[in-house]
Amino acid sequence: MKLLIVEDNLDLLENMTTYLKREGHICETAKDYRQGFDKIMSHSYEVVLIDIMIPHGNGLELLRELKSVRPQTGTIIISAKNSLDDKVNGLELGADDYLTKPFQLPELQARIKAVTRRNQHEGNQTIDVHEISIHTNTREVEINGETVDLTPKEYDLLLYFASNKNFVLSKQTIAEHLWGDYVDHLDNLDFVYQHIKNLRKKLVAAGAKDYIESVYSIGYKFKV
Amino acid sequence: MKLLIVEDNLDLLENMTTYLKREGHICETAKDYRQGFDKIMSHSYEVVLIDIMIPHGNGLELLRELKSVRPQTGTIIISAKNSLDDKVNGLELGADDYLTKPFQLPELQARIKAVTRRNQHEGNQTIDVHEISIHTNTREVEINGETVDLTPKEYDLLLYFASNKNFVLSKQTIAEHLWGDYVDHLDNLDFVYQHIKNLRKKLVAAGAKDYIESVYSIGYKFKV
DNA sequence: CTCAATCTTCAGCTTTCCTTCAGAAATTCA
DNA sequence: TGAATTTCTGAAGGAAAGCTGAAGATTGAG
Repeated sequence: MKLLIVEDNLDLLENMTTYLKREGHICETAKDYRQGFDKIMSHSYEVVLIDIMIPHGNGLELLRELKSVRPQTGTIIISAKNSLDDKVNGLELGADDYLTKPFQLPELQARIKAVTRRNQHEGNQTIDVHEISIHTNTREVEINGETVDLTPKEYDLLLYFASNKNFVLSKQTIAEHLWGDYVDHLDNLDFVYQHIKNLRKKLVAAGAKDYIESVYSIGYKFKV
Repeated sequence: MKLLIVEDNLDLLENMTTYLKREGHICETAKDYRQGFDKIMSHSYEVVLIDIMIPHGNGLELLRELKSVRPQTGTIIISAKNSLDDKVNGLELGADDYLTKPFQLPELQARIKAVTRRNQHEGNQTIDVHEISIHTNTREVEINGETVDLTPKEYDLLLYFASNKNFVLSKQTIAEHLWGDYVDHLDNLDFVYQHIKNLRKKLVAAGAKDYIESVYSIGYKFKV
């Protein structure tokens, strides 16, 4: 699951990301309003966690901006004080949940799950593309009923393609989605080629059509 | 047996958990409505014990939520006052049993057993996976009729696998299920490797196939 | 208290995966 | 056609995850 955490307390931020990454999420971070704003405007996340008290602005304001641009994003407000005002405001502005510091990390994980479950009417956790079935709860992929062995990056890549059928995705976008922040200060995105290649090889070897179309100088399209 | 105790009196909570752990249960705890809510939403327990008077909400409300999400969970209501109203309400809302403070710990243990016995009455109490038979009432495991000696953790692990055949279970999930709260603030899950290794060795030595499949970077799958 | 069984930690090793690099192939455009 | 750019490929090193044995810590029974 792709998350954005807007939080200025760097220790807490560090704790949250390491925990959530171990839970299998992809985490991006922002340390203040400005960074948060840039990220929500340029990327899309499944869930965004926003601390109310952040430098250069107010978390509730950021929440409002987010909801106006991407209303389907799951949102969780984090607040140090258990102020009823903030809670009311947060939920009124469309936050899906509200969490007061200090909190246990598993509690956080539970809320994230709950928020996404609420959004995508739970159940259909399998994505089917003709002969390919992706089981998102177990990260397994089947082709014509046979399971295919994919590495983590290959799986992430396939899932990303399958969730954006017939859209052209730039190499940059793909890299940002799969590697998060890490990619920002990188001039060489060659490794994407490798994973595309490996994924193609494995899918075709397992009997699937090669749905990954290269679009010269633009990127790739998962054409179904 | 995996339990959740929702209780704000910390002394009592401490007493209950130490006693019940010694009786062989895995105990998780919640100190108020909010923590309890998060736990029942994100994990599943065999029995949940709920004090009616808890901070941030009402125990009966929590019971209602629990029953709506996981109706098969065993539930025991704990109340300080022997109020008939609460009792009636609790049982009407689907609680399986009702206990008034103060109570003796062995009594608690007896009720827990009774509740699960009632629930499991219909289901068979032995789980069979090809040559492996798990007798959940006696915690004994047989392979081709021969008893295998498993340590408690090994047994729990095997039972967890056998109850989730063909599902990929992350190391994190496994740890949370077998160790409960304890795992929250741990950065090192190495001990899981040990128990997996020991379980594998014993099962194979006893003549079973190695059903435990490693799934790189994710966890394990009990493939039957 | 002592002993034995079990659980947990630690360090080293193996396996798998990721990233980089250099060069070949393909595409675009003058 | 030929040059520039982009994509593809295989090989190699390093990084990360998994496995194992042994040693320390904990627990429970006698």
